[in-house]
Amino acid sequence: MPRKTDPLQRSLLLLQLIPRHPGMIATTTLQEKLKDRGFEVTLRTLQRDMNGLSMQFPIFCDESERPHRWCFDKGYSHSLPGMDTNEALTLVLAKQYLTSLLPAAVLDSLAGPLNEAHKHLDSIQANGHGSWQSKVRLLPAHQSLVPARFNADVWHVVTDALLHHHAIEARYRKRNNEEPDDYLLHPQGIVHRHSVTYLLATVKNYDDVLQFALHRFESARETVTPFRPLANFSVESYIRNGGFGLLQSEETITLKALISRELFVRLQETPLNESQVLTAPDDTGWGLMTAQVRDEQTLFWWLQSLGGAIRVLAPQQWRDELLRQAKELVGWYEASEKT
Amino acid sequence: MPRKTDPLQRSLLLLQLIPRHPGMIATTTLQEKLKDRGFEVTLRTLQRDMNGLSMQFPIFCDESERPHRWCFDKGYSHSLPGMDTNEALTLVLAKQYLTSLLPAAVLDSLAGPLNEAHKHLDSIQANGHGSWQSKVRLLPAHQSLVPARFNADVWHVVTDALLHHHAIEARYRKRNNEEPDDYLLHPQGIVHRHSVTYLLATVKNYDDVLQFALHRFESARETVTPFRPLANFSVESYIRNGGFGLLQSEETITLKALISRELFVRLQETPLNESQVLTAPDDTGWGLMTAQVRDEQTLFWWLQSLGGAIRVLAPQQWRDELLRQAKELVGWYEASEKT
DNA sequence: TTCGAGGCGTCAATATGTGACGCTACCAGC
DNA sequence: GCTGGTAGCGTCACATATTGACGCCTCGAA
Repeated sequence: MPRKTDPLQRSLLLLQLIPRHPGMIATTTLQEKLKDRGFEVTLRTLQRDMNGLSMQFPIFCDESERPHRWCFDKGYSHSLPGMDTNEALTLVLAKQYLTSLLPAAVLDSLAGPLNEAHKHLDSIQANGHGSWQSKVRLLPAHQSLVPARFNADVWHVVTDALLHHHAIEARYRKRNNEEPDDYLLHPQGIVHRHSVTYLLATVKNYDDVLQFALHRFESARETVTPFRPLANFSVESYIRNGGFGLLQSEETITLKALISRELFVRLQETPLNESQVLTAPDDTGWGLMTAQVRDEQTLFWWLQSLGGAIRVLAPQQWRDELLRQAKELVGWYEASEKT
Repeated sequence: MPRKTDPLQRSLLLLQLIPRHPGMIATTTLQEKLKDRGFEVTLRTLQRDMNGLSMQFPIFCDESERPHRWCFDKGYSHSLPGMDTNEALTLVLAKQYLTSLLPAAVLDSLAGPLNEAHKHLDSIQANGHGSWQSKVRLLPAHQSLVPARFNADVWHVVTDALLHHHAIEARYRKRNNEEPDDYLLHPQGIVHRHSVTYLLATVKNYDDVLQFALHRFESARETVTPFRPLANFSVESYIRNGGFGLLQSEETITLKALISRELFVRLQETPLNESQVLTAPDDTGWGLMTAQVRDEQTLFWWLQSLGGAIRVLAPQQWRDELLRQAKELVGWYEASEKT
């Protein structure tokens, strides 16, 4: 590799090598990493670089340890091309959605870009009418439950260990167990479902993949021990084989249903999927929808949530189940009304 | 302002001033912007800077126009400090959610950061077991409809004009209208609802705020005419006043319901909200939930989607409505079964 | 106490960045 | 088809910044 010396390039590389707050990097480590990428410079030069950069950037230097350690302030971000308006707005919109879907600890990782977006938007509206904050709003389509909360450290450790193939030392409290136990986990995957985040991992030298909900971790520590890989494992196939109680069959079935006028209008704009075919409501007020769908729990819930606005014609098993549950409700509500 | 000359600082600023692809910036404009921020340099120096930068970065120069125009390649992004593993994974996770919620055109704005995340993750897994792509998965909790599609340009124009307070010239096709009409719109806000994105705007010199679904725009162009602001308008109050057919009352009501054992476990981990109080199922198999909630459509849909797993005790009007719809369904399914 | 790693000040050699010029290419208005 | 203005580009000489070398100093572990 040719010996590069351009100070701009070097500084830029440095800025990328310096981690954000919880992380820290020693000056000597930086020197090595620079060397790896073709910049051979004296330690002295590097020290000068760092001093210069820390004047212009929110870079903190921990001088208590001997090879000084450097890091960026928490939540700092600076992207190169600067953000444009629509990127910033998209981030802000996305954030509104995600807060009801992802745990705060996960969302914290996006603090940097979000700060930047806010700064960008603020700078535009400096002399404006009203603020951008009052101009963008999101109306959720679904009732959201509060995502299970867990520690940001746990998220950091788990993601890092998963991708770097390291084992995790964890203190985990099983459901309905008061006392936590210590485990050595070999992380295989992460699944997020119904606002709960699970780590899929094997324990010790067993081959069964177990689910560990992140909010039941008391603590987690990434080890340097390499994890024990599982041949041919993939989250995809784990789920397909019923790991989460859902048998996702590949084959599709034909959903056929009468739909109300309101639902017709809505499905016109945002169809169920590409295979959907609609017939406009006739004078009875009912239209027709057919679509090829998978036999999934979420779809059934959706049908149920629509109540009287949809009347399923096929498949028969969904008709039966909808009727069964409706009957059960009618029976119970009528009975309890009398008392 | 003191005249700054540091070439590193100047280059960094330049990299921020150069927009991403659809945008373009002329060399002379750059010179002015630099001057605004205290860097007074010759045009020649700037030209040298740009040539240098375009060797190291994917910067494109359009030489067909006379003051040459510069831009970054589409989808390029480079953040300082570089991404860490959990930021990258969070982005990838978020993307999985958002694709079913936001139109592709909106999500396109995040192509830059996402590319970066992929690059980061790829670099980690270069020599690993399996790829990160097979390790993170998201199981959606709700059936998602296909977001209404619209043009990326429309999104760019609308967000830009909204925040810069410019009027928009648009060709818009009303619902059920074949022929589009031309409008001069004064953008007041953006609302995203049920996978449809609406621009709230006034037309000409009327004061009524109208809704324009972005997917019905044939074209849109940001003008330089300043928009006509509306005193005291905010999206928040527009919605609260029933702009989207939802009267969001501020007051809460008490929801009280019997819940099945499965629902109890789920609500334990991801409660409805902070006010929720649960009582464990007794030997009849039913537990009790109470919570302070708003009278919202989404919550009602949620109750309905749960079918027989929840039995509402209060408020009475929800009991009535649930019973009414259940009865309607039973009546219809039983009648249609006989034919 | 010693020892060594690493921070920091200084200096001279060298590399680099800068403005000033002048030439050229392109475009627009006569 | 001029002509004038604008901006790109090559070159030069000068100013300035960057670098490695060296030496001293501090800190912490043995």
